[in-house]
Amino acid sequence: MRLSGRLVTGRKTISDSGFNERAQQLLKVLVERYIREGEPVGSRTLARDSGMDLSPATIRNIMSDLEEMGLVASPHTSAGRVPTVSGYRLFIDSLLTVKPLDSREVRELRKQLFKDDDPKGLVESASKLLSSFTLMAGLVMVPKRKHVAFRQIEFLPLTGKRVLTILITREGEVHNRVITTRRQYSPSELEQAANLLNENYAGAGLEEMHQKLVSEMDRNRDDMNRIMRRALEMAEQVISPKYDNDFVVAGQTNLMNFDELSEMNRMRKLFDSFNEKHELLHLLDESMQAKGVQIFIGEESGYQPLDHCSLVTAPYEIDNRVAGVLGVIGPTRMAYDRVISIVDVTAKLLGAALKKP
Amino acid sequence: MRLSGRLVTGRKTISDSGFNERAQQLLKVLVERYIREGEPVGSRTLARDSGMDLSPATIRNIMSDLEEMGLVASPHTSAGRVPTVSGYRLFIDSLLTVKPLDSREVRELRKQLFKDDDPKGLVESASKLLSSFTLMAGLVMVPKRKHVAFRQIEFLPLTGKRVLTILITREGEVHNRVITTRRQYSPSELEQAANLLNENYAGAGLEEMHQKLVSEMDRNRDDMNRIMRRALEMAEQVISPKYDNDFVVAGQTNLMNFDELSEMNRMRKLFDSFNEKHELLHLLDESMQAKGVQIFIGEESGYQPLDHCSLVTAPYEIDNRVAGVLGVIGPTRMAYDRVISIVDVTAKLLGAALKKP
DNA sequence: GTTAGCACTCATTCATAGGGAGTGCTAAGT
DNA sequence: ACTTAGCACTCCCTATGAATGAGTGCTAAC
Repeated sequence: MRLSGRLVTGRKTISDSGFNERAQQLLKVLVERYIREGEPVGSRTLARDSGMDLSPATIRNIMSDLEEMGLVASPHTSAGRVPTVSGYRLFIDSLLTVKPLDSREVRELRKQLFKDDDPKGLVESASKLLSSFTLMAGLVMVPKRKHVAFRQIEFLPLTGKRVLTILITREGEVHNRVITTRRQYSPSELEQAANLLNENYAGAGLEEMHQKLVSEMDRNRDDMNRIMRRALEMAEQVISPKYDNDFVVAGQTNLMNFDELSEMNRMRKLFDSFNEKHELLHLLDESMQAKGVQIFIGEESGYQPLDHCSLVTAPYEIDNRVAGVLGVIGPTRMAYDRVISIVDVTAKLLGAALKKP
Repeated sequence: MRLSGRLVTGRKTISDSGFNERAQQLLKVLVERYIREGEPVGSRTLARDSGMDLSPATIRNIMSDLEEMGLVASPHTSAGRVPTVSGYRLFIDSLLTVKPLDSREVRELRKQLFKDDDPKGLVESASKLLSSFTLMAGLVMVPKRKHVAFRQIEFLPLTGKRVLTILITREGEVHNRVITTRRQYSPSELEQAANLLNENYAGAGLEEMHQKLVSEMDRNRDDMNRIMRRALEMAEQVISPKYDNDFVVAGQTNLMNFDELSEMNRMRKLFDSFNEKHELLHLLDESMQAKGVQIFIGEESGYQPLDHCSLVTAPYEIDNRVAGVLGVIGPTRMAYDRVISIVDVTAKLLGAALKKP
């Protein structure tokens, strides 16, 4: 039981005392019921529900143990118990039986997803699907291209000293940006510069290009080189991780339906975090390392706006290489058994769909 | 008084009865006070505030008149009065004295806005500025290009039958899209097609190109023509009003601070409408026709999610041609005198900034 | 036309009481 | 050594009602 080391919250530890088969089973029933009903569950209810032929009094004793272990807590003296974060953790790690998505739904997911061809659209529909299947917020990180290979660059003169720079990657992504040059260049000068880059660097990685160009400039610091370098810098900026590290959210407003999040202030922080993206990206990045579905429960994420939420993620792969991660955000009290399957399946489908062409 | 015709809500009309100078002045004071304090204002307060040397009793009589005219209402029997939509309307149309933005703030706005060069960035900062200056939600419609003039097109082969199409407009906008062709084309075929388009249609409008291409196809229905046409269709789709008709929102979450919108359901509808965009775009489009600042109060917009909000908009011009519209959304109870200036000034600054290069 | 006075209406606040759910503890039963 | 029944107790929740205060409409006098 790999968790035993971690759960030394109260006096008792798990190995220490009464955390036997029975207690586990009761915790399981409790969490399941709480997730279903949303209300603290008391000993009487638990006695009835568990089908274990124990009296409420006995249950109470066990609950007391669980509470001491920090797995459950009661909102106030005379309420039932609710799972704590550790309780959820244990439940998910060792008690939960994941409910495989029924095949009708898988078909539906696939159908919806494979409608779209272009990557941008795919990411968006995946996000929407996650949200509509879970009734929570869906998020999908845009696929990362490990090595951005240069294919072609174009410089088009605009008015004055402004030059439209278009960079095309081997993968067929187009990035463009207007740069302002030091002096005005003629169309033929620009064309020449583009040709130079296109001929010398086709297929190279962007960093590689940058390196070469810098050393080239040391030898030969003419205007042409300077504009090429500038262009490349811009291109790098456009493509750089900072930009390509992005995610798409759908169904944020679904979250407004959950009353555990009903406090405006909490909600606001949550929504702001969707817009800032920064911290959330960090979290997503982290879960991209994981093998399969990963779950952050409540404060586990260490990111305050998510305090009362859980984040369920799964990385998705293109050609057996992790390309990104997707997931859903919802209240800690969510139907994990179902959500996990949905996230899992969607990740696989998205990977396949992105690979397809 | 151009409004008199419209205001036949209760029994009395404005021309009909007691809507004299004094009543107007009182309405003005009432609305101002209500906007400041947010609570129904009673006769005693009004008597004190107005500086008009009238007893509360007299005020009550006048209030009674105003109520009959549908300009004010009381939430319940023993509360003060609050302005109705018509009340706000009258206030804004003929009572309000717009407070010009103090020059320090104008400078600040200009400074923030002119930092950015590229149109996309400009639109975004304008939106953020609107939101941060008003503490409400700011929105900016992206500039419309009336005539999209063709400059250049490129076809780049991807894997299989997919072709990356890049279309560049005279204005330096880049639109790209992956199209799937009926059969696989060789790079030289694609180049040929691009050259054909580039040579024959440089500077033409997109619709014009489309026309010509169609008639051309009637004479000469070869593969090449078909792919060119397909490409053009895609390009049109990318550029078409539907796409270019878009807006950017900032500071949505500011709205969560207003308790008149605190009801989750209302909030949710409002946020959803930001995501759907469709209806809001319609409204914005409408106000693009207007000459200057335009205001929709509460249900006036005829769009339910905005029922308890006001929308203050102003079109912005590039080179004396209306290019788009921007504005803010907030609770009906907002400081119109200030907001109007902010919207007005921002529109002018954005227009100038977009023109600059 | 204006004002004072008065009865009246509501929202809001507060204290109070009763009911219900559920607990912890203790002592008895197995 | 568990398990259970019983009981006192705690705490939330929902009336209920009274007191308060703000503000109104109406009437009659100025």
